[in-house]
Parts: sequence; C-alpha cells; structure tokens
Amino acid sequence: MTSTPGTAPARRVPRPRADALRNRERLVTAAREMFVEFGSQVPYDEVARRAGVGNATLYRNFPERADLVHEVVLSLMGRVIEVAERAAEEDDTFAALRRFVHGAADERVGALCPMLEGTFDKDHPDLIAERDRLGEAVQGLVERAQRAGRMRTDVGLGDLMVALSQLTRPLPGTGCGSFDQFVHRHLQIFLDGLELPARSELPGKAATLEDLRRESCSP
Amino acid sequence: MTSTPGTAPARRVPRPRADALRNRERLVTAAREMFVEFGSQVPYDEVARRAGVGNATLYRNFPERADLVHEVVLSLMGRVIEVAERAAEEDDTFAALRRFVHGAADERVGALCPMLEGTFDKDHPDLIAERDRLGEAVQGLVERAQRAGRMRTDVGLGDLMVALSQLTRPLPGTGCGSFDQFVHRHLQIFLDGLELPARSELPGKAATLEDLRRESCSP
Amino acid sequence: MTSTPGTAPARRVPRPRADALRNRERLVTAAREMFVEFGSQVPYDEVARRAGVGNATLYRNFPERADLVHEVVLSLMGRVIEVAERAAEEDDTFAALRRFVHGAADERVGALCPMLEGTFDKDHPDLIAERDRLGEAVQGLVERAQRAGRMRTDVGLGDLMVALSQLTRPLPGTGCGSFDQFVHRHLQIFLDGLELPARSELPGKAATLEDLRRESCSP
Amino acid sequence: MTSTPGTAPARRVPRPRADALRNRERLVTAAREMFVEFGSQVPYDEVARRAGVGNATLYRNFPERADLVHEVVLSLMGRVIEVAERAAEEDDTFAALRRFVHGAADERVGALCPMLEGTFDKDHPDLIAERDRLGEAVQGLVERAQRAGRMRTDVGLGDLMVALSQLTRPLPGTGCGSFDQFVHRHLQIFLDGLELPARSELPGKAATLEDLRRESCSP
DNA sequence: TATGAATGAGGGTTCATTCAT
DNA sequence: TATGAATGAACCCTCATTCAT
Repeated sequence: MTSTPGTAPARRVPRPRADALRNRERLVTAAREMFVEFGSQVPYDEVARRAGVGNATLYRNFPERADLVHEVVLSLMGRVIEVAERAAEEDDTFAALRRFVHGAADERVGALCPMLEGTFDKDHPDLIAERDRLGEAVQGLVERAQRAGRMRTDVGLGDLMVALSQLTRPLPGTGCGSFDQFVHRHLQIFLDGLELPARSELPGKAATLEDLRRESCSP
Repeated sequence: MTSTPGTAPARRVPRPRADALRNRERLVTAAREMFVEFGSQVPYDEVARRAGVGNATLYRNFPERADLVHEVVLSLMGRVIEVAERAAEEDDTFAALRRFVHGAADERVGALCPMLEGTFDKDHPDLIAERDRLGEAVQGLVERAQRAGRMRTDVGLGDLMVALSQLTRPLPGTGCGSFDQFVHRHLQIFLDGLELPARSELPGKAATLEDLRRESCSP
Repeated sequence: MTSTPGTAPARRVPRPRADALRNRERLVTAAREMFVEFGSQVPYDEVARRAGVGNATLYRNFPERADLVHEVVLSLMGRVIEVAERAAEEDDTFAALRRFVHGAADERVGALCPMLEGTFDKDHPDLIAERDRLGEAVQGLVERAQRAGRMRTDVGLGDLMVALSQLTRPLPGTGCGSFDQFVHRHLQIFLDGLELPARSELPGKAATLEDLRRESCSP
Repeated sequence: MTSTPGTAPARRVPRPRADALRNRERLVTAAREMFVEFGSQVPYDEVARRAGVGNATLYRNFPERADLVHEVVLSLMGRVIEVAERAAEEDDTFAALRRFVHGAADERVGALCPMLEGTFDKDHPDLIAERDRLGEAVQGLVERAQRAGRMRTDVGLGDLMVALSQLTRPLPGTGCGSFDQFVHRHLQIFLDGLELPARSELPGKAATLEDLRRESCSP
C-alpha cells in the first residue's frame, strides 16, 4: 500500500532523475572496486573515468573525497551486515562465526581500513547507525558462540573486527588477488585461536567497537 | 687479513668518505622512521629534509625510490633477524616462537609490507641473501616447535610472515601507535591458533617464503 | 493607440508568459547587484542562484555573458538617465551638474566600467540608443553649464563620464562600501577643477562619447 | 674596506646563487607588467611563462599569490617613491605636485589598486615601511604646496592617493593603453580642483594614509 | 519552457626528477 | 661530491556551457 493512513504519505520528492541516480550508483560501485584494489588514494578523476562519467559529475555528487569514502564505507558495511545476518542462520555457533569471517573477507571488508585515512568523519550519524547495525549483527554471533562456551570471552568485537580487517587488507601495490588463498588460511588460524579452551592469556582487555572509534585517532 | 700482524704503521686506508657514509646512514634511518609512520609514499624531499641533507644527496645515494625502499627493507630485516636469533635462546620451543612474533611486531615488521609496493626488485641478490638469513632464523624456530609437536605442520614460513606483517601493519592515516595494545592481542590469538592440536583444517597448502615472492605480483 | 477608447471588454492580450518576464527581471536585478559588489566575473551559476531560478533559465534568457552584461548596462544606464533628468530641474547650471555627478555615483555608475570587459558589443542598437539618450541628457547639463560660462569648454562628455566612472569604481576585493565617503570628496574636487575659470591647459582634446567607443578597444 | 672594525662584518650569506636571483627578478618584472595590464588575477602559470621559467619556480619563490603581489607592490612603490623624490626638485610647489601626479600615472600607480584584492597582508612590516617612505615623500610635496598657499588644506594624502589610483586604474578587459591620453586630462582637472582658492566645501574630512588602511576592509 | 545534471577544458598546486653551481 | 634550484607532468578542483527531462 502506498498511502495507508498512519504511514507518512509517500512524499513526491522532486523526482531525483533516473539517470542521475544511476550515475551516482555507478560512481559508488567504481569507487568501491578501486578502493579495494588500489586504496582510497586513487586519483579522483580515475574513479569518474572508470564509472564512465565526467569528473565534474563525481564532484557534483561527492564534493569532497571524504564524501565518496563515506558512501563507499556505508555501502560496504551494508554488504558485510548481510553476510553477518546470513551467517546467523547457521546452527553451530562457531560455524556461524567462521562463515561470517570468511564471508566478510570475500566482501573485501579489509578495504574499510584504508578508508579510515585522512579526514574522515567517523561520527557521522549515518555511519554510527550502520556501525551499530553491524555491531549488533556480529555481536549476536559472538555472544552466541561465547554463551555456548565455544569462543573465548576475553575477546571483544573490536578485536575481531580489527584483526579481520588487517588480515584481509589488500596487499599494497599491484591489485593482485592471488593472496586470497593466504587470507583464508590466516583467518582460519585466527579463528582457531579464538576457540575455547583458551591457550594463552591476552594482554590488555577486550576491545569494543567503541574503543576502536576512540583509539583510532587519539591525538 | 690484509694487514699482516707486525706491520706497525697503521696503514692509511683510503677512508671512503667518512661523512658520505654518515649521510647515507642518516638517510636510511630517516626513511625507515618515516616509512613506518607515514608509509613509503612519503614525499622524497621530506626524507632528505628529515635526514638533514639536500635532496640531491638522497638521489645520489638512492637514484630511485625503489633503491631507498630496498635499503630500508634490508635494514629492517636485519633487525628482525636479530630478534629471531635472540628468541632462539628460549628453551621452550613455542615460547621462542611467541617471543619472536611479539618482538618482530615491536620492530614494526609490518612496515615491510608497504615496501612491497610499486616497482620493487624482490630478486635482488642482497635481498635474497637477507631473506634467506631471515628464513633460516625463523625457519629454525618454526621447525623446532613443529618437531617438538607444539606447532601445527600445515603452516609454512610464508604464512607466518604474511600474517605477522598484516597484523602489525600500521593503521592508515594518523601514525597513531595507540594500536599497539591491539596488535599484541591479535598476535597472541593467532599464535594460539598455531599451537597443536590443530582445531581445523586449512584450505590450500602451507606457504613458503618462496611462494610469497612468486605470488605477490603474478600478473 | 491600438485599443480604441470605448472598447470595454479588456482584450485578453496573449499575455507573454507572466512569470517568464518576472524571471528575467529577477535575473537582471540579481546580476546588477552582484556585478556592483563582486565585478562582472561572478560565477554565472551564482547569478541564477541569487535570482532563485535554475542556471539554464539564465542561459535561455542570456545565452552569453555578454548578453547579461548588455542588459545590466542598459538597466543601469536607464537609472542614470533618470538621475540626469532630475538634475536638470536645478536652476543653477553648475549645481545641476554637481547633482548629476553625485547622484550617478550613488547609482553605482562606476559599476558600468567593469562591464566593458571582454567581448561586449558596444555597437548594439539598444546600447547606442540608450547611450544617445544618456548623452543627450548629460550633454544638456554640460552645454547649459558651458554656455552659462560656468564650466570649462575643453572638456567633453567622454571625459566627464570616464572620470566619473573611474572615481566611483568599486574598490576591488571586499565589496566594502565604506569608500563612499571618499568618493564624494573626490568627485567634488574634480567638479571644482571643471569650473571656470580654467586653471590649466589640458593635453589632448575633449573626448566625446563616440571617442570612448572607438578608443576603448583599439588593438 | 670589507671588514672595518665597528661595521658589521659582511656576513657571507650562503651565496644566493646568481641565476636564482635573476629568475626571481624576472618573475617580479613579468608580474608587475602583467598585473598592470591584466590585473592581479592573471593565470599564475602565465606569469611564469612570460618570465621564461617553469611554473614551479614561481611557486618556489612565491608560494602564494599574495607573496607575489606583495613583492610587486613593494617594487612599484619603490618606483613611485623615486618619482616623488625627483618631483621635489621642482621649485614651484604646485608644479612639483603636478609632476608627481603625472609621473606616478606613467608608472601605472593605478595598478597598485587591484593588488589590494583578496587576502593581502596590508600590515606586513615591509609594506608599512615602504608606505611610510612613500607617505613622507608625497606628504612633503603636499605640505610644501599647502604651506605656500597653493593647495587646499581640506585634502589629505589619502584623498590624493586614492583619487590618483582610481583615475589611473587600467581600464578593464583589453590591456589597451590608448586611455593614457584621457588619464592625464583627468588628472589635470583633478589637480586644478586641488588648487587654491577652493571652490567648494568637501563632505567628510581629509583622509590620511592611515585612514586608507583602516577603511579598506573594515568588516 | 524551466530545471538540474553532465561535460570538459583550464587554472592552481605538488612532487619526482634533473640541472647547475 | 653536496647542494639548492628548475622542470614538467599529474592531480585536484571550478566553472562556463550543453544536454536531457
């Protein structure tokens, strides 16, 4: 139903023009691919070229590089959230965790990391919202495994996400994907280290997502 | 020895430019520090400025950026080799491994990774020699632990070094060292995953250092 | 007259797009204000924004910047002509001249000057017509004063208009109107110099408006 | 004598390299010419091209446009000061004033005006020093004429300099120098208006150079 | 017709690299 | 040899203008 009483009437926005939306989408897609492959420092004009639009269109949609990064981060987070949600369908709690970690790697979650570079507003409402969603989804997996006595409890979501990001970061230079084979091995080993019973004591204390935001740029 | 014992008069070696050597050393030191902090993309002139010499002196010593990276990599590898050798003094084989891994992290071995960027001759004799030395030192630790039944055998030196590098890579953007706390936690977890008995099966096969060289840039 | 008196029913004129006219008017007003404030180099799109219309509407009405400048010049000339005509009501011939000069300054006649920039068709019929009207109006003031033996006769209308324009030109940079106080002082001094008896001999010869047109861009 | 006791020993500056100085000089000259002709908004690279050096050399010497403008202003002020000092040799006090005004016009003093645009540090010590020198030189001319009863006393140095600048400002658009003929006529008329006995009362009060600095950008 | 978007050329700036002292 | 300057290519970004709805 398009206008059930009680729901906000579908406001007819000034019609955002079909092709403009398509261009914007193309830009984000091109940027995500290139960020993953070459890092977020790719020449701005190249992103436009890859998307098949003029450079000024890129600037119109994303006046600052930070705006583009912002959008790509959101887009990528959305994909990873989906991965987490699908992983939750798994019965075995630790298997669910494994499925998430390997799935997130396939979505190039490591590309999120270079996006933290430079002037990037980590406190933007959109980002906080999406981070919360991601947090909830993954936290669900973690807690389930921890409550089931399968995952060590001295590890936080922040630990998991940072290690996951680091281990899946694109190897610099050539966008050679040939490292995928390594990545999944390392993730597997790391997951093994997460399983109970714990084999060592960890220094410091479990890192939350909140810790991440605070620590990343403490001046 | 070229100077026979007994030839009292200290032969005046042509003394290969005392300050030239000092300049070169300064440059490498400055570069290593800056690479670790800002990545190997730091403006070339800045390296010279930090070293306190003219830019052309940098070019004289390292005509291409690759040359400078080469030298820094060698220098850093030397430090890590030392770490490995000291770790070997440990009696407990797995404790030795742990000591190496955490020690290498403290030496910023992760900084080696960005140095793989761009045009970097991984087959240079010096590099091969040093890599071999590093390989031997670490291989020693690994094999000892594996033979002692402490470390899983489906993991190769390549795996260890790549994971180690990735997990210790500087977080992009601000050269904030505040992540050190995280790093050692993650390494610890990873080490736990390396310990026997293995808790999962790994995809692919153990990566050697040789694999690394070949895979890193296969076009 | 086309509408005979007595034909009661108000004939419905095809009404040449009521809001189109309003848009055009808005654009000219916005442009005049911005030209005076920021010079005629103001970004084209900004003029449209200030007028509250889309940029393409600006282009539809004034395909080239010269067209817009043209219109603004005409509009401003119209205002200045009015000033001249009202000044003519003054009895004292030199007082009339003074009133015109100061009044024209208040209308920002100096803003006409930057409009001579670039490709600007000074020979457009409309412009010639308006210039002639202006010429007549001011020439009337000048001749009256000269015939009355109040104003030196080695000075032409071209001299007066150029000096007037220059002395009232907006000071570059900030559109700070704080110079108005200076402007009227300088105009007053200049007017004193115009009064008889002449105190010096002028080089060259009296410039007419026609001279202006010819001289302004002789390459 | 190169090192007479009591005089500061000629410190051997690191030898500013002969051709570097020549390049810098060329850049300032090119800029002055182009500023006078086209305004201070000329493309930066064009200045370099006209000077016959690479663009980056321009940036090396004058990292910001304001730096270049600063230098040109100083250079031009120096020339105008010379004009004032030579004019002071004139016996007749008002003739000296006339000679200065026309001479300054020939030096394109009007070009100083566009240089006040944008972000330009009017309070730089160098500039204050030079403005003081210019002030003294011209003030000398003015006071002499006023004390001799030749020039009206309700006019200040600020008035003179602003009017002089405005009347000699390059006409915008084409760098057509054909207006020189007009300029000297207008200056002559203005000078006539400055002569005693005063023919009218001026609004406001005499403007000093100090007023200029304060008024020009009062926010 | 009015609108907002797309375009591409050009100006501003940095930086790796070469040159001259 | 060590130095600082010069160079030009590449990037970032803006803006006048055209296009599609």
